[in-house]
Amino acid sequence: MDYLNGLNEKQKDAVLHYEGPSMVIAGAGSGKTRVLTYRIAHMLHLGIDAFQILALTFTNKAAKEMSERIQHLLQNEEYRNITMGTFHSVFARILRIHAEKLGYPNHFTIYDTEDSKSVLKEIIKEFNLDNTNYKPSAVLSRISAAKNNLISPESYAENREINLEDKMSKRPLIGKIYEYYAGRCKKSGAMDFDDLLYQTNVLFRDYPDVLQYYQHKFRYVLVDEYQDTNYAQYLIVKKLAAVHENICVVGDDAQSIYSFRGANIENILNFRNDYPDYKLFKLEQNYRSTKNIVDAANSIIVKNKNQIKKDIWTENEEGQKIQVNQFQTDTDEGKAIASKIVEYINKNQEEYQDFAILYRTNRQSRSFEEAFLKSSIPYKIYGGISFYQRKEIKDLLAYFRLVINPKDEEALKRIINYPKRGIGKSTLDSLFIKAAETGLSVWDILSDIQNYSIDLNYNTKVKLDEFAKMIWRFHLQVDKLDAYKIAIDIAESSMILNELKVEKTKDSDGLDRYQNVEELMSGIQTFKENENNSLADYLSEISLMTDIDKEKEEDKNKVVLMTIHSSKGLEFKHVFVVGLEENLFPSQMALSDRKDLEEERRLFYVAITRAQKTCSLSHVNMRFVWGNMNRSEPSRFIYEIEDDYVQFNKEIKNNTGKSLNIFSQFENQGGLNKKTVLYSNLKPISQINDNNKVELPKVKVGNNVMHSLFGKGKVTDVIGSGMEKKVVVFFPKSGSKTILLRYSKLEILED
DNA sequence: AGCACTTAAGTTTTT
DNA sequence: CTTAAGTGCT
Repeated sequence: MDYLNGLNEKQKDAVLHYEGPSMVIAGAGSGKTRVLTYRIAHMLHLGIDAFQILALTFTNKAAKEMSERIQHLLQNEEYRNITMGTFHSVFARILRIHAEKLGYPNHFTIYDTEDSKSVLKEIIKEFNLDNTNYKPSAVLSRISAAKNNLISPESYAENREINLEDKMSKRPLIGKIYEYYAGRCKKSGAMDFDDLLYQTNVLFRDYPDVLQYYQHKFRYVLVDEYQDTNYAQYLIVKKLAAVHENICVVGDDAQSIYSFRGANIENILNFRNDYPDYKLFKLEQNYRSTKNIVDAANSIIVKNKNQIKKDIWTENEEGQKIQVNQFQTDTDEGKAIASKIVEYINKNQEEYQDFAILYRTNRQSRSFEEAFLKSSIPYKIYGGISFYQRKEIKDLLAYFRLVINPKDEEALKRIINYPKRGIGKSTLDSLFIKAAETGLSVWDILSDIQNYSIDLNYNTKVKLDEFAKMIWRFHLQVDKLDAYKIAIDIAESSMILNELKVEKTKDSDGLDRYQNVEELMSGIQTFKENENNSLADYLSEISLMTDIDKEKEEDKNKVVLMTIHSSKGLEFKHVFVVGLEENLFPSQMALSDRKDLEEERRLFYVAITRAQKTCSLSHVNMRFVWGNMNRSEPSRFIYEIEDDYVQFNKEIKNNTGKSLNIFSQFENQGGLNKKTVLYSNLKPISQINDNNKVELPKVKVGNNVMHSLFGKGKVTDVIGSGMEKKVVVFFPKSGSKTILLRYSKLEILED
């Protein structure tokens, strides 16, 4: 058992005690993952059957890494037999086996947030509710909270406290909406993210034999990041472990940052109540960060009242003080940090991947992306819009979804007229109305359209019929053919591929879209080669993937940009925590409640403890918010760090180069193409500065401040792709201009 | 039905 | 500033 030598005494204790209930409180950087992996490896080493182990992690990537490390430790293939993954992915797999008991098809669709909102939007519309009080996102978060607390639509309606809350917020009908929403999802054979946990609980509640089976199967249950489990997750774990009580939870109350998702920090605090004879292990030695960083982090977290007492310490070197930098604007913040990174790399031979920019909100990535682009620093933004959320990808995936589960109404809505086949809004409306009248699914109507008396003309019915026949043809094949074959067939027969091929020759955005679809297809090919899986398996897997989970080789040596939330569990040599300003971090939403503010503080704690060698904080005096420059005050958190561990730097002044924005709206609405018209107020260029940049007069249109060009013009050509591209515009008044677009900044290249 | 253009509304954090 | 959704014209 040589491998145990790689552990300290506390870690070893936690590893060796694998029977009975135990809780490992693991401070940041204390080797938590190490303990989990060694523990599992040790269990396997002792002859425990891998099939009996259930390990629940917070991300799929963490699961993957853990199983790789177990493989490495044991040098055999047993790791494959462990059930490991996120709550959502593990129980989605289990639900597929038993779905029909709950009234769902085995190949149920997993609705993402966008799908859920779209369903809600429709219901709100049908109810004729005013959409200022009933916003899909707000309603969804109520429903989500209910599900995470295992409140059914019926008990929601009866719950006095909830009803009162909804009345107070002028949304008394949410219960009714919830009921319809659940019904609509079920009718579509779809579960949303929360259903994966909710329905698992229903399954275990209503089918004791099924529960028993899994209680017996998973004799050993391990849960990582226990501080971020919600009630639905808590109860699943509790039920599974109820017989053998071989449960090990690992976590750190100081790093609980997901309460908005229903995470309940009490779960970790109450563990002792559920398992009175539990063993507690505390890992308090930090191996990750310098002494200075550890001490600074400690000095912050003590400000929180609600926590398990811990004493995190390290034997690492003292290290540098935390640097606090102040900049004039968000643009300066980006530029200055970009040049700092370049300087660091040149001086110390560091690599790009050693640096991370951590922020509170995704939108803050913008100024860094611009700065890195200009300084040619390779970077990778995590979060935001992921690959699978791109329009062209979602469109194709919607075909797959519909083929696998024809009742999937959201998929149907998305593609019934894409590519254009003359099935418009009014047609779609009458289909949905008919479905509502008859209580059937839209697919039931669609697939038998000739036999329903719907007020549609003959040609439309033929078109609908053709579409339904096509989907059904694939549906019959989907289990027989391999994933790639059927996928390519769908892409071609649906004319999607054709459409994209045409667009690809038009402009670079079209080319991008085409290449993305190519990438998706080759992803499917690799997927089925590896596991010989079906298209349904593929869909199921990717619907629960985030971009942290699927890291690509080409993204390896890049500066990482992500939210602090996404950075949980990761570490970097050099960390820049940016945008430390009041109302941003801590977020404005968190200021009125002690509980929320403490969570923000834990978030700050998480941010700082990602750093191994250096940690810099920054804040700016002025930040662009909704097109206006707003003044910002430094975050209170900066001053909460004990003086000994911080160094405040004088304001770093940067030349604020004049830059300008044009109508990025078009970028976002399908991209610039030859038809795009650039607006203007027909005013001449006001000024050209020495960098050959133009400052344009501004025009106000509605709420938007827009900048004018040289007159009304048409884009005649777009060269290049991505963030940087050249656009040739023909202006009737002044002829053709070539413009370099970098984001929404532009530069005139030639006349 | 589909496009060109206008207007209104929005921002924590994620499976 | 962005983004989505609406309006009105062909």
